[in-house]
Amino acid sequence: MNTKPKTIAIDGIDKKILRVLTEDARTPILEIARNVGISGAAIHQRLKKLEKSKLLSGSKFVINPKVLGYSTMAFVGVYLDKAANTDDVVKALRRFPEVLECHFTTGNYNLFIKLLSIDNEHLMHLLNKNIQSIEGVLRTESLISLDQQIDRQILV
Amino acid sequence: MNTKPKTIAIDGIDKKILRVLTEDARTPILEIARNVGISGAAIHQRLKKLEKSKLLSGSKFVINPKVLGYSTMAFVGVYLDKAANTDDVVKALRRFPEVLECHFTTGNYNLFIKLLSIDNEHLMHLLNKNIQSIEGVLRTESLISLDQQIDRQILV
DNA sequence: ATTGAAAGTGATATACT
DNA sequence: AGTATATCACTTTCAAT
Repeated sequence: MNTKPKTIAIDGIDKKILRVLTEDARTPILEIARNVGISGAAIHQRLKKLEKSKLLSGSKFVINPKVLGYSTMAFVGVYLDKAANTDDVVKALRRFPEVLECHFTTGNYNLFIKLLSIDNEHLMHLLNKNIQSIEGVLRTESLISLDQQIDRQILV
Repeated sequence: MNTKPKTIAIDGIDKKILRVLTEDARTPILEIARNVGISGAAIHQRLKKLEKSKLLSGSKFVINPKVLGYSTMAFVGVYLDKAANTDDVVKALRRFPEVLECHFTTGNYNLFIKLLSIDNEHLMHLLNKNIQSIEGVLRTESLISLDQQIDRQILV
């Protein structure tokens, strides 16, 4: 099975389109067209090409967790016991909406997760009650983010 | 200074709007209107309310790093020497587009970053040449993500 | 690849309930 | 908060280059 993605030729106009749309996904195509100086139909076709190549994999409105009261972000290394079924652990983690990312990683941890909590008390509850009680989880190690200085996508 | 965000009342219709738009930021308002059974103007007004409350903080097209050849994601803990100017280190890190996130963290590390690389060789170069040579950086500890199983936003 | 035009659809403001 | 309506803007397709 060939899982290697198609390489795709991206020129300066594609880059402009991508940079505008990664900043604001609802920017009208015609506005981009006026800015780069080619027709709306051309931008439209380029967008289709970029979507077909999978370089653009969709668009999302961004929710600000702070407004929902989530003020604490943490990274948690998870140790599993040897007999643990990793897929089941991930499935269990997925049930907690606070878990935003979950990675299989090299190194000491089996899993590495990024999560949000309301406050430190909520974080403690998530770790000690929710996550620790998942079958197969031995222990966790946490790193609390006091402030996030960089948050972005890869540049094109 | 009051930095606490305004609390905002969110009902079922708002949730539907948010869930649709966090999946696809370009979903037409009128399509959402047809689905929830109220007028487009009403959805439009609710959207304005959600944006004004900062619960919605924008929208982004999502770039698939794999298509650009970035196959490795890593988390890196950074130790700084006591005299280091943290802001300058962050500024230096920002110059490397591969650095997607940078956090001040509790615990042993001073900074914790998430980054993308083309392959392991590129990662080594980023760590040993680029990041290690930033003034104030003592050493780094890395965790490589072999596979990301969960990647999502907080649910409303 | 890009264009211009045409047809369909969506966004937005306003006045009213 | 919601609707109805009107106007303007945007999207999408297509034949032509």
